[in-house]
Amino acid sequence: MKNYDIKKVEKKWQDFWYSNSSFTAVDFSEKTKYYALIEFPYPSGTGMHVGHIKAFTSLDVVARKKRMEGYNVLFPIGFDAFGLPTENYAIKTGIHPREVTNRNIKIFTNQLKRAGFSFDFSRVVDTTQADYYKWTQWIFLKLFEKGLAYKAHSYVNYCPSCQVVLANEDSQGGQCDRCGSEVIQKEKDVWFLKITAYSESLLEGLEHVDYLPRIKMEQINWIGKSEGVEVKFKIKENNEDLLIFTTRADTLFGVTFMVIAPEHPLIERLKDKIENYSELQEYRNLAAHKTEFERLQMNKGKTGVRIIGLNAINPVNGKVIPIFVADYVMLAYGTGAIMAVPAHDSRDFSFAKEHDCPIIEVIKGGDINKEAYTDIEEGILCNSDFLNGLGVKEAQVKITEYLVSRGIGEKMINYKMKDWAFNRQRYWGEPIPIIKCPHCGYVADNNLPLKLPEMEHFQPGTDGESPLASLKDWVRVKCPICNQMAERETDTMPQWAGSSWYFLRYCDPHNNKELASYDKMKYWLPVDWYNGGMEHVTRHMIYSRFWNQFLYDEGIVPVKEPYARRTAVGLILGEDGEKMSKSRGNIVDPIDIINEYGADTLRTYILFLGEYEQPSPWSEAGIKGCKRFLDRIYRFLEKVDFQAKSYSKELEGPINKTIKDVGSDIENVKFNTAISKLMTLSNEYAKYPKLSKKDLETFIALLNPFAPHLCEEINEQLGNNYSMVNTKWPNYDESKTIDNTVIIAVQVNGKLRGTFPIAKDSDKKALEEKALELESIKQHITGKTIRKIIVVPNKIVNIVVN
RNA sequence: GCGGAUAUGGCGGAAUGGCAGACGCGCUAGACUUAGGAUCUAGUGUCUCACGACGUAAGGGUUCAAGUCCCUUUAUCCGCACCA
Repeated sequence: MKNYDIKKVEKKWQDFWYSNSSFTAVDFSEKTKYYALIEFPYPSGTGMHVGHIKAFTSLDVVARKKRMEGYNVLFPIGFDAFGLPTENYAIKTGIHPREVTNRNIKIFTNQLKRAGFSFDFSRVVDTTQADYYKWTQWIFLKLFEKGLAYKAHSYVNYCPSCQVVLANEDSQGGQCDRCGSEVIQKEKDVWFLKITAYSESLLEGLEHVDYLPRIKMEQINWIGKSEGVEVKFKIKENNEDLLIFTTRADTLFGVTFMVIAPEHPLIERLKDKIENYSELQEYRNLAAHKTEFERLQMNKGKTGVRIIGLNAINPVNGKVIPIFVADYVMLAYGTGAIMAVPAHDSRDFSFAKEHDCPIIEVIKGGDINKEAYTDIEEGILCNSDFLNGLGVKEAQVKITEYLVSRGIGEKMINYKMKDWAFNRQRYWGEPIPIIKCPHCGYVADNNLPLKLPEMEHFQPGTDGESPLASLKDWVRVKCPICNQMAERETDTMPQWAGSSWYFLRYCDPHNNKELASYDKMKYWLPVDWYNGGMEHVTRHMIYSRFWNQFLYDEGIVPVKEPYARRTAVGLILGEDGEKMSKSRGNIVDPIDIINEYGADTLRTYILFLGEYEQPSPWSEAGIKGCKRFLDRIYRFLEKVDFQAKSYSKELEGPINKTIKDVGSDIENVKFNTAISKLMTLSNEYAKYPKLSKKDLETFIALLNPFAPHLCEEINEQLGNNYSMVNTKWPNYDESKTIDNTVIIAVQVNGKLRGTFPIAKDSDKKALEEKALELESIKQHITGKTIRKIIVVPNKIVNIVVN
């Protein structure tokens, strides 16, 4: 039996492709462009994992198919190589991060090639190379210049263990993303990027792109737009305004107390008037140091302390109400202060219960003795003066008009998304090119790239200082404006920086005059299909959309939205159905699989194993099925009749159908069914003792995106001296995808009782007559009255009897 | 708590409202073999000797016809999480 040496064959074709630059994208080609993008990997020391293979293979299939369809395909690869693991490894081993990164990139490059990915390796970018991060710094300075990068004294999430300031996104649930320890709030000077200036634009842009609905939803939630009213309450004791934000102005008559955040500046400002200031201080301290555990405990009840000596006045009815400090109100959202309506807000309700505040019902419909009534669809206003009898929506309109016309309220839109904390106290990142001058303030250092200085030890300084702070000679620098002694910013950028614009660099990766030429970007952008993990669909995507939109506004980039289409890969679980992890010991190393079964089998299996976007468990047994399938295709070579020029007659229908289905399945991210249809067709082929050369050529054309090495090999053995890379994707004849004979199902009262074959498009009458003649049908209708017969041409006849 | 998804054989999973279980794995029997973790052939949802009946998380509904549409419930997963 004929078989082939997988290792030899795969090596042979990889050498062929990569030495002939088979996948090089051509700038400004006459062909229609197609830009397929995968999230570039972080080159970790452990090499690729199966998740990479799945994400990369799927778009490799798309890229290979598009090339066969005549597109000029850009399918680039690069490395997002700044980052903590490399730095930590450097600290531990003393090996320079540069060296570690170079080594890991080499490993990755090798592995990528062993999987046979059709990346354009002439366009590789590495975010840690000065000729790349020069432009990352340049974009930062652009933002700085436009006032979109600013330094502010602020409360930040700080991990005492890593001694690093964390972005909100890195400290979700109050835990450090890296080490899991408790994050505390710390006052610090922090660089921010003003992404909030783009909140609306980032939301609006989602209307013009084709992302998975789930992805859009998550981005919308992340931005978290809510429309409401900012209302001025007066503080009784000194007549100053206390601003609150509410989306429920209709409940204004139900306000029984106010709550401000523990960090609210009011407390410091009016501390002379506050009688229990020390008690408040104590509470504020406690709040700042709450652990995650305590937080969860306190979620049941709401803690807080009343400010004695200060009261507020409700602007609509003049009532005097107490003010509390409580940590269920966040300084960062809205105004950091709320009006509390316990009858109609569940948090205010539980706080009121805890602290014996009155609860006044202003919307009828619920039972406020039991719980807050928050329905906004059905309730009717009561106890609310001129709002009585109105529905919630109407009341909102009316009260808003009232507040605005009297100057005590203003329509306001709030967003959950906050400005992006942009500095890290780490070595292995892009230095922030800013000089702090005692006379001129923060000044841009336009002498780019500002290279990472050499150093030997990479430990962060104490108290959240960057390792770079210890390089006194590097830090001390003359101010570019006044020429006096000044100091460099010693923090570096977060890892999100380099990945926020890499897709632009791919258009023109060797340009040393601009981040990329406008014309080349104009040719390639937008990315036609971007694919990657679900874990990056908020942070990375929103950050990079922000940068792109900013650069678009600056006239540097030609498109407003960088990604026309975005899909996400489902996780591959271990054989035990659990997430792959070292501790579970259920990790599958893709290189082991390539060694044992070959890259083609791995590629085919990884797309066959389940619905693309769903998580699916790995199965060692399953992979053998794909190996068998590919082996069988190779053995078809033995049956080829080189005399026969066209398709074997019997196979015309199945072949045309398969061409149609495989093509549309790939476009629709249904790789598993695309492969199953190829398997079905191969089962058809297996029935016949001879195949024409064309039969097999068409088959390998369809299979080529999935198993390119095997298909090149078969193609060569068929005597063809061209590469599959440039083969045409087969066309199909629509008329031949439809069978001339169809099988009609016959039901009696909706239950299947028989079938019969008949010529396609036979008329209803013929179907009906034929159905009634069937023996199996007669059994079920004799002695009964036929009430109705439903006939669906080419499909079904349903006879209704009783 | 809010938002989103998912639920189909022993397993992974297919099914524009029209023959549920494609395709693959596994399993059973047979063929070829010194051998089989190779290959080929046939079979494989459940109950029943069979005719047949029952089957897509549970319950209801719409329809000639429901895995698919509508309502209720349950379970699992993901995201956000005191967002005013």
